Amino acid sequence: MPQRNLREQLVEGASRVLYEKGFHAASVNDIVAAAGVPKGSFYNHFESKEALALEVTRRYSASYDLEQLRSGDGAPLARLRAHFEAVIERNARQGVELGCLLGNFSTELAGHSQVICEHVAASFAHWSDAVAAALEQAQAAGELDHGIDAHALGSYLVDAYEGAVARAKVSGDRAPLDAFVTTTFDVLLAR
Amino acid sequence: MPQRNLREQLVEGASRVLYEKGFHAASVNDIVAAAGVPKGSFYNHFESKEALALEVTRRYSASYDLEQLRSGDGAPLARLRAHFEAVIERNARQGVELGCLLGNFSTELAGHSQVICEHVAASFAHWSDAVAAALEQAQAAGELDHGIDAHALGSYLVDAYEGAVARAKVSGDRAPLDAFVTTTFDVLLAR
Amino acid sequence: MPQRNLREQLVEGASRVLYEKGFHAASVNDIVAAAGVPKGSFYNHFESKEALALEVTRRYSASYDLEQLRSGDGAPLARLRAHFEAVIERNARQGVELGCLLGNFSTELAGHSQVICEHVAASFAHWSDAVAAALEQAQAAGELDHGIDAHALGSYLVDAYEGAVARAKVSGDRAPLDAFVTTTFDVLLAR
Amino acid sequence: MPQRNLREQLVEGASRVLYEKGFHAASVNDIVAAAGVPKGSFYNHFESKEALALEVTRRYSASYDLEQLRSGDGAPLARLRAHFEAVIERNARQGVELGCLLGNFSTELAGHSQVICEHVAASFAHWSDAVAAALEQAQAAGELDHGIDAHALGSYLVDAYEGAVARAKVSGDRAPLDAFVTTTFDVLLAR
DNA sequence: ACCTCCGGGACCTCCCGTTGGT
DNA sequence: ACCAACGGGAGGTCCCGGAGGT
Repeated sequence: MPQRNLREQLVEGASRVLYEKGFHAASVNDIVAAAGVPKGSFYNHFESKEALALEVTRRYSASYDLEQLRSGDGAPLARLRAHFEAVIERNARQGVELGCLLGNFSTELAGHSQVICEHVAASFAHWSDAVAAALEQAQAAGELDHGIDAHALGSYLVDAYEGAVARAKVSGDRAPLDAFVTTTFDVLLAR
Repeated sequence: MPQRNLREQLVEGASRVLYEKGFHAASVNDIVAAAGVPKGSFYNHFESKEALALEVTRRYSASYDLEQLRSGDGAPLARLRAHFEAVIERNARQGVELGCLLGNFSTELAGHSQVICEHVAASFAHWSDAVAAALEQAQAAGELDHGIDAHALGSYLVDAYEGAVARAKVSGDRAPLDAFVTTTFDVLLAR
Repeated sequence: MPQRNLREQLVEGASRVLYEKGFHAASVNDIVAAAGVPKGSFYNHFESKEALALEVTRRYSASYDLEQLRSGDGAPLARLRAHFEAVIERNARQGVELGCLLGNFSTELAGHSQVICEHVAASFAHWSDAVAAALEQAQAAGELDHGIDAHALGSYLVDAYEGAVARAKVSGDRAPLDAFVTTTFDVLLAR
Repeated sequence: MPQRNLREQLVEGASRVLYEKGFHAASVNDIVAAAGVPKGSFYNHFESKEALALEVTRRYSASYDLEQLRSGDGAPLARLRAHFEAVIERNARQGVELGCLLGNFSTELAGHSQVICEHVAASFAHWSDAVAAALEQAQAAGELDHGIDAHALGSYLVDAYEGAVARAKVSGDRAPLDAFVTTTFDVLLAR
């Protein structure tokens, strides 16, 4: 039987559809159609649409290469810039109007799904931590003032990035994303 | 009967409900129930849920006191800080898990409603412009380096604020909001 | 518009279908089809299938002519016998395999619907009370020993009737119903 | 592995679940979950949910100790009373809101399952016969008038018992059960 | 004998927007 | 302007049973 695991197909289909339309606007029908899976098979693999969305969120957040950011090679600040540029590149490739799944769910699902929100909040925290680690390395390398609270700044950069993604999403223009990099690295963190 | 215009009640009910549950999760029934208006009256006043949401968005964005930000009194940077603090205070009062209507719609409605997205994008732009104007005044007053692109920085701050709002929304914690102010004014723009 | 009230049609259709198939086996589709009402109209009139079933139960229990039983004319015991014979006649006319809606719901809905069960229990109590009242009149008229607890006996007769109905329902034979009358009045209450 | 035959587990799980929720409200999933048996194993042992329910009904009706009732020791009427008291005790121990499986299925399954209904009707008949036999013995022993049709009275008592069970089930109160015994033996059959 | 995975179809509920009469 | 009643169609979920491999 050459048929791939239905569960896997479901996750992939849902990744696209949930990303594109959002949680509430994407129906289970949309998802199974995109996945090429019969509707009746859905609940053999996931307890609910929410459970599937959680799995999709998990995969999405796991796709960020935080290891490379923490301990890749090159100067810390350059590495951090490369990290954001890569993330932006991926985002632009898929289409800026998709935004960031984490950001999308953070605004849509608060008050609707505890589990997903907890995962989203944790993902933001992990990402912020990794960014903060890079900033600390920059301080150690003398690229950044020691007086700065690296952890607070890490969160700040992630927030600014997410804000830029949202603005790019509504406007359909990737400019806010590029401006984020420029302002961050050429203005704020430059000396 | 002291009962105000039904249209007005509708807008107010919808403001609450759309803010709390999002566009797709809030049904027309929810809205008319919250507004205390008979269901059948809805379409006398609005062509669709989308049209009502647009009106709600208009009011929301009009509630930002940009005039005060542009030409209020006090030192520019202090004024800007007070502006964000006021916005945050209002947000915290209503409940951080509501987030910012503009931010909420920016992520939920891209690809679903052109009109609303255009209005949201324009609102962000106007707000960014006003912030930028304050920053330019800060430069004129010698509070900020002249080398900085005030316009880019204005957008950046708005983005960072929106990101912080989203994070506060998922985590149910206002800390990211306060951190935004501190990092912006005590770290990034401090000399 | 000659069209009868949809709510009324719904109640009538549901009366038939719920009676024939039971609560769980009767789908909302079955009901609207029997009522000749579009599916989408269902929830304009009833909050749920349960709410409709409650209304049906209300009408069913109201159809018992307890006033006639309590204060109709004729000797008390003859009146009581006539009451049961009338109830049985109606039941046999509709088809013994339908049983008694109260009895049907009492066994099917315990643990599924509090409201309905409460109504069913109350209906049995009212009916028992009316039967008991007739028995008391029989005592006053010297047709029945004074030593007997009329209230307990009233409940007993109702229980015996319901049991006979259930047996007639499974066996598809009205004999248990007729036997109930004979045994009650010609054996147990005869002197 | 001390694990008993899957078929046996299935029957036991189904006994509980069908008893508690009824035939239509109990899903095959509920049953296999209660039995601790994998879903796919179900149809190795039973052709359908109906076939399993029939088996459950068989066991249930076999659990009535009719032999003891027919030919146990003690005076016939006392034996009969003890019989009903034992049955009631068992019922109360399991919970009056479960009712009697025979009674439950008699009202729920008429028109849905011929086989089960036939079995239920036959079970009622056997039970009635055994009760009638005890009554005949009572007549022979001079405990009961000879003029009474023992067979008709046997059915009557079973009906009254089933009615009382149904009423106890809806009301959640065992009182009707105890009243059945009292009224039967202290009033109706007392001299 | 067992059981994982499968799936067509139906479940109850609710959606958004309309119709027609006051 | 108002609104009670309406309705086509979809929402997420779960049904009972079977296919196919171990």
